[in-house]
Amino acid sequence: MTEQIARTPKQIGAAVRRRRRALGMNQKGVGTKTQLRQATISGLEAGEAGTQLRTLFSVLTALNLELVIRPRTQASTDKIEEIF
Amino acid sequence: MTEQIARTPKQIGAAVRRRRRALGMNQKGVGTKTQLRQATISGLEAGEAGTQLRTLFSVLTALNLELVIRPRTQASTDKIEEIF
DNA sequence: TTTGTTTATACGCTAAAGCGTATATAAATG
DNA sequence: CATTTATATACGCTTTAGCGTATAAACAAA
Repeated sequence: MTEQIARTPKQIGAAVRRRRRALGMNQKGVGTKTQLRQATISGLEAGEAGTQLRTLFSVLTALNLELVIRPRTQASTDKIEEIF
Repeated sequence: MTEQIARTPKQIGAAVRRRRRALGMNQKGVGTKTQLRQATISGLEAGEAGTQLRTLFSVLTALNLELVIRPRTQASTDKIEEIF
């Protein structure tokens, strides 16, 4: 499953973490690539809602990820609710 | 075109703005729904990199949008470069 | 035009993000 | 086990997001 829906900071953080691990990287390595602290990466992955877009997009670039923004679909709504 | 790729704060801001307009709303209205100031919505749409994830996701919810996070594809890379 | 609406910008304030640095946990590995 | 590696957390600091409020500038409509 390479495409993940994110409606919350926690979900996007979790997706970032999965991708990082899939690439065999650690937080320190991502921090080096992005010039962010390991602690900052930790916060993003934990879903801290105060994280800035600058931080998110730096990490997305480092992990070779991109976002798609689209209207919510019923199908994706169903998927999300599985979580609860 | 209802799906948009965003690799930068400016791109996500632009996508939010298009969606808001497509829904016939103004920034003040989005601010009311989200309990954010009109000025804050303005900043997000302008692509201010310091905008917080909390702000982004509040607005996405108000506009009934969601994010998809996925690996960058060559196809999407081509599309992005059209912009420049 | 003139008026009304919408969006951008400004000021002072409070809260907090990210910084460098350091350490405490946790997880993996020998 | 012991030891390395990885992640979470802490402290003091500087910078800044978002706040309320207000106004300026841009845009639309009469």
